[in-house]
Amino acid sequence: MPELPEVETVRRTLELAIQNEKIIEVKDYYSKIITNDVEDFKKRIQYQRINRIDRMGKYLIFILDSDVMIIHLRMEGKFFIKRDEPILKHEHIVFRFESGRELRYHDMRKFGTITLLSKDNYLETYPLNKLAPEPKDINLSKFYETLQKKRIEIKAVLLDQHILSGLGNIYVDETLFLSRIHPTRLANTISIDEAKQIIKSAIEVLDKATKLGGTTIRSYTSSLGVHGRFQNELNVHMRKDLPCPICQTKIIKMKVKGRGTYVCPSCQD
DNA sequence: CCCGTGCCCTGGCGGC
DNA sequence: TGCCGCCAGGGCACGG
Repeated sequence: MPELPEVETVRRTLELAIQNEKIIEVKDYYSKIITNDVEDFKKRIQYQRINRIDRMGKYLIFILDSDVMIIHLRMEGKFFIKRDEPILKHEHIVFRFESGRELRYHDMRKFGTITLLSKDNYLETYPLNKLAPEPKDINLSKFYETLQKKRIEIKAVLLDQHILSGLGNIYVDETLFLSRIHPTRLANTISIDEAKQIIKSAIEVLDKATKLGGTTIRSYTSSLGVHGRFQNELNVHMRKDLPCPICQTKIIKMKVKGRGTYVCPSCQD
């Protein structure tokens, strides 16, 4: 479940590894990952160089010569760099470079997406045109106004990438814990001070997790040999029945908007 | 527009 | 041991 810190870690690692590589061929073993017409995708991307890799929220953005390639890893997407090795079961898209090296997109659940868009207008084109700012960039009063209009649980709002980007299930739980707010509180009951606290906590948790290379748990193990260390810093997520680091009350697990959600029933109310 | 539900997908796990 | 059914979940299509 790569969220902002994991995607940023992948971005940095990939940029170091493949900046300036020229794509000479793409092979698809499960083409539904690519949202463009596949033959058009292959033809357009051929001979373009990877000049830079950006990130917005949970999206990776490969800046090529005339196009950009926008990638969402969803639950399990990851990259490996190889050459001359047999294709593994979950390697779906292979980018072969002029150097002979290959970038392989691996995704056990096949949930990820790869989209090629023109460099000219990709920020004004779906999906990035719908994407909200990250916590570090969001305007607090606009964010608060949005909360006031929402009659749904605060956790559901924080997971909505059109309202705030970068947070997923892990970091929403951690953000709400630091903010001492229960995930089922209705968004329109959040005060301006609480909204400010949410943004502050989100920035804090994302920064710290990014510094530690993200969180490595279960399904999302590693990409390019990168192992995050933030799992050791989690306060509530994946800590059912363990003591709250603040008050020692047992962490409980519940469902919110269909997502596994971890809460300290004493600190968060 | 707002919100809830189901879908995509497959490895892992509990139950028998 | 083996099989069945269910669960995990980000984001979108769809429907009320």
